[in-house]
Amino acid sequence: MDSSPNPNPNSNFTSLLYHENDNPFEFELSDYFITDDGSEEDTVLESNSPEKVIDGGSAGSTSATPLDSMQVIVLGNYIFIIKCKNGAKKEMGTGHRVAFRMQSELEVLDDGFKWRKYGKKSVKNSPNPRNYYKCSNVGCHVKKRVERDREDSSYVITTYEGVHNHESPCIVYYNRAPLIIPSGYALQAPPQSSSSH
DNA sequence: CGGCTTTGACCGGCGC
DNA sequence: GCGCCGGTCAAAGCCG
Repeated sequence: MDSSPNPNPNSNFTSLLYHENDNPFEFELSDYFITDDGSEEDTVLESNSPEKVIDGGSAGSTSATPLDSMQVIVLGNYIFIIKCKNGAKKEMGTGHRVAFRMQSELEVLDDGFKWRKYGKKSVKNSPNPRNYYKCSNVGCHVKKRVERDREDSSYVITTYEGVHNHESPCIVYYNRAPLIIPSGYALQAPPQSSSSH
């Protein structure tokens, strides 16, 4: 399979999603849309999932939230910043599910991590199969599911479960670098070191 | 030859 | 209790 370094540049961010969790946690989500020329703009997300919906809160207030309570997922040219309220850092562990729905021709968008496919299932009420992936990193048990939207197969739904216990092969720390992220690079909060020279 | 994908089998949860 | 369905396993095959 050709691991193309560039995700489909024509994919458009559509809507965010949801997380499935029994805990009464409130998540606040924002996204950054990285354009080809590197400029960025904030977008308030709309949640239209029938599942539990995350509070799509105030985008652009990233400075108000401690960096270490964020999780960042990069899908192609899109960077999703998930901010935990309630000091919920510990809850970002295994079991959390975050899904993204994007319009893309590609089945699997490059998010900077290496995945190993371990299953494929046809789902009831959907003409499209669902693919199952595990993170290839030893000791990391993060999983993701990839399937096409059953109502509009031009959309891809990617669901992440768990949090990586390692850094992405490609990382750009977002308080040290401008938000110009090459495709395939992951954005991650910097380690807790207060001394930045 | 090693790593990855494919694919059918198997298993557990859940609803009836 | 039974059957359906989603998720995972693992053997075989493929490809670089």
